[in-house]
Amino acid sequence: MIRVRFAPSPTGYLHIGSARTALFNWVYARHYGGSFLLRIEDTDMARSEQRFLGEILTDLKWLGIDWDEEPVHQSKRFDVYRKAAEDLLKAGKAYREGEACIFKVEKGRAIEVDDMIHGKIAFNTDDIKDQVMIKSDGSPTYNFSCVIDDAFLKITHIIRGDDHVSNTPKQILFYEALGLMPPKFGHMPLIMGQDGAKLSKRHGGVSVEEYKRDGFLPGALVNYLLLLGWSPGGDREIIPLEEAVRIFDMKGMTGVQAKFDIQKLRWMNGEYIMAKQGAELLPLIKQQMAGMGKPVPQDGLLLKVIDLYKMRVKTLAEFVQLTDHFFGDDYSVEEKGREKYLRPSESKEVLRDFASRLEKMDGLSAAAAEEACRKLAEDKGLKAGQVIHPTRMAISGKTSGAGLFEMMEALGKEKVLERMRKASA
RNA sequence: GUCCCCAUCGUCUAGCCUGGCCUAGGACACGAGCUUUUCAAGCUUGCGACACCGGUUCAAAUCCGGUUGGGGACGCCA
Repeated sequence: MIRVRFAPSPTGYLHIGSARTALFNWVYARHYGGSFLLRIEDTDMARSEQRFLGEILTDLKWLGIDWDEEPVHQSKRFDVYRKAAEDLLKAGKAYREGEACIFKVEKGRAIEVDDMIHGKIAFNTDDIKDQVMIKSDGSPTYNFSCVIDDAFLKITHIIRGDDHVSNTPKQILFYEALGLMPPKFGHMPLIMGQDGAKLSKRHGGVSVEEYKRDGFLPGALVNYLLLLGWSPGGDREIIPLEEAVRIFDMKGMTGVQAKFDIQKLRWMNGEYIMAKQGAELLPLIKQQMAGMGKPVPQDGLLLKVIDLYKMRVKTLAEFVQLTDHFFGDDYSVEEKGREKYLRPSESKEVLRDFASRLEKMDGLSAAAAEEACRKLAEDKGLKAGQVIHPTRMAISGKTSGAGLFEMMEALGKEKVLERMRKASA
């Protein structure tokens, strides 16, 4: 029975790199029908905060990661760590230095780890200093509490970032001294920013929360994260989480550090948005609008607009920005477009003529609007585009977007005429 | 400085384990074209990589060694 864990420290939001670690542990456990546990590493009472823990759990759930069993809090197990240290002290494997309890590292020993991703990694204890187990303030050090708890939770596999490889021999020493069986280790390469430096805000965000806020879908983020360091072989790219669980194989893990590419994430998010039905997108978009402080429109109109725009946007936030003219008169206007298409007097004249023809029609269907537009162009000896562009600019404030006639239909005759008149005045 | 990990297009990668099927495949991005009222989407297409040097071998992206380069770790942080 496979048992893995994710051990967040509630000292900040869920980092994208941590999310990836959680994800791989989760997929590994689910693939083999094992358990995925949570351990809260809150030994640093000063920096740990309840609200961060809440955020982390919320974000994990949002990503589709669930856990088995109640999370274990290290802050509640100090006595266990002290007891274990006490035992090592009695066994002569450790010594005191003031209030602190320190583990004696035997020199000249080779320690070999058979890493699930890297293969054999060899260390020598000559390179390892004596290890503090219990600090002067009575709290345990990371490596010590980690070992005690992983053994307590009967963890069988530890999948974590490469930044932990040097901790591994130290932890193995603890397992040995405590007479415990070490688990299997697998270290995955870290995610870097495009420039090769540590991932930071300027690479597009470091916390899951930021991506959620920008309107990325959890499925897309998870898919992208999965492919950053793992490949099912072949040319597969769009792999839903359920399928990843089914086909996951450690052999597909790469040992190479990967750069986080926001462009590809955006593309993938666009693919996920496009693949969804309008009805599925509806509640997500409403949530996004609310989050961005925009008034939430009627479902009917919103649904129409979603169908018009879902293949044109990469994020939900982008959707909200691009479609603002459908849901109120306080929408963004492209200055350059206004200069080009609305400033010239010919444009104003075309708009006036087009508006008066539209006014005579009853209702405003896309087909009828198109017919009227083409007829007007023909009558005036203009190209259709000379009517279309100023009109789009007049009713949407933008030079790009959905097809003009669909846009007009969705917006409704009244608004269309009102805006055309205003622009031609 | 010491220890450890890594090295295929700008980026993510397939291939590498089990050398020949690789004049190295796919995707993102970028360029061109088609379509078109714009922007997308879609289709076609172009650009573009085995870090370097040795070795093993009839044959190396694939195996071995070294160099260089990148990353990580050396905390009474986690």
